[in-house]
Amino acid sequence: MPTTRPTKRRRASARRPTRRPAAGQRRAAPALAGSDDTTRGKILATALQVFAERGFDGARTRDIAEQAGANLGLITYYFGNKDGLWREAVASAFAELQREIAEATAAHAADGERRQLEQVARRFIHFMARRPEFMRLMNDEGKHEGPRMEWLVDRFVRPMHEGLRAMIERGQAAGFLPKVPPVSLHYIMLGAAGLIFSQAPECRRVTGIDPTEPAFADAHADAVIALLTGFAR
Amino acid sequence: MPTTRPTKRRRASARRPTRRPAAGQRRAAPALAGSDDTTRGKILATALQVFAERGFDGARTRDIAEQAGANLGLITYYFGNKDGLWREAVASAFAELQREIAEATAAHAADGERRQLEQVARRFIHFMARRPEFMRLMNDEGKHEGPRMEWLVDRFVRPMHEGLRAMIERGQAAGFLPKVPPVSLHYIMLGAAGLIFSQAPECRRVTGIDPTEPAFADAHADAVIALLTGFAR
DNA sequence: GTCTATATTATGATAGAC
DNA sequence: GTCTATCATAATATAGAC
Repeated sequence: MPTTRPTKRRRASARRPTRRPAAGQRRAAPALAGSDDTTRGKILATALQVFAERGFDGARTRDIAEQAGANLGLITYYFGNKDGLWREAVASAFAELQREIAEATAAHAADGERRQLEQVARRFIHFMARRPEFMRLMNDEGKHEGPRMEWLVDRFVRPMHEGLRAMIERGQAAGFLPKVPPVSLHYIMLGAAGLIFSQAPECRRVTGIDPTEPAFADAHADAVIALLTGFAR
Repeated sequence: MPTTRPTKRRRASARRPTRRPAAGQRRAAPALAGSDDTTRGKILATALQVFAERGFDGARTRDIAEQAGANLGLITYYFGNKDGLWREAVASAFAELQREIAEATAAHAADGERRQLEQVARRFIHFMARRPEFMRLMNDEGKHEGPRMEWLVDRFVRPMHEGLRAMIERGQAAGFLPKVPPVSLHYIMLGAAGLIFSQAPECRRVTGIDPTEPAFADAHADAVIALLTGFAR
């Protein structure tokens, strides 16, 4: 049973307003959650944080509105309902990651395959340190079936998965990645790279170390890369 | 603001009943959530599942009671409130894991340090495949501050962390684990070993593979161990 | 110990003034 | 676009019969 509870009360596609008035006054990069100081943008950026931290069910629209310094009613106004807000927040997070990865890939297109993978992985790890929300969102929705998971996977996860799998298979063919099942290696990479950041509060309490400190994150990236490609040393 | 909302309504330690009547009729291993077919045990086992799948806030006590085939009121009767139920469910999960690890450690005490670590890791990975709930619970609570996270860490996570750190440092000294920061290596191990199982529904939808299949889990264990210790090959 | 029925509150959503 | 005030309901907790 989905948590969204689409009750009878919910009308077809009623809500969802004009979503930004005229066409002239739209700002440059509305996709990035944090880069927008309109009310709408602030709600979106806050929602990303709160959804990531508390999960969909634990996130309260009241809290999101309050922390964003916005009125509760504006969530309905801009996003229709909680679910719509969640989708836009997730989309903005993925947009940011995709930009990051594309940039890193392009920047090292000339390098050898091995160095390119290393540099993309490094960039990815720093992204995870800077935006632990990302993995938290994924962890929340990937663990159970449901419309949100399906939407997330079909729209964002699968394409990214395929891109990474291609890199993995090239790396295996070239001999600098171990010849283990690609799906295993995929999740090994994600888990090795990201868990410490998604669990940063736990890590802090257990060890006293804040993994999101840039210096630590950098050392973590070294460690992950050493383990992934060091086997062939 | 904690989600538990300990309102004024909640009296000191009122609730919490006798928790099992006489002393004579207690069964052998009440710690294991799944091994108890009393009503209390069934509630506990179901709660573990539901909390892991939906998170604390997303889990509904009604659903837990219903899926356990028990009456809603019995949750209060046996566990005081939702929070108490959560704690017992978590404690039972950790008890199971601790037993598993202790058993594996004992079984390979005579082996060399390297083989012992490998075998404990393998056992751990199979545990994760069999009980993905475990990592899901950890992922849910480790990502934000709060009384549940503190309780969890102080009571269960820290001791286990220290045990693993000792193994890691011995492995590094012996040269079969890479000399990266132990905290990094710790979370790398957990993430590499567990993420694919905690995200099994996502993995299934993305790849068509069910990682919890014993054959896949075994191959995954091989992959993780190869990556962790293979660098020194 | 288990049940039904209910009290209480938290929360998503909405109406409508400005 | 933003606000205040409410509505409707879902979910936890509780009372009390059996």
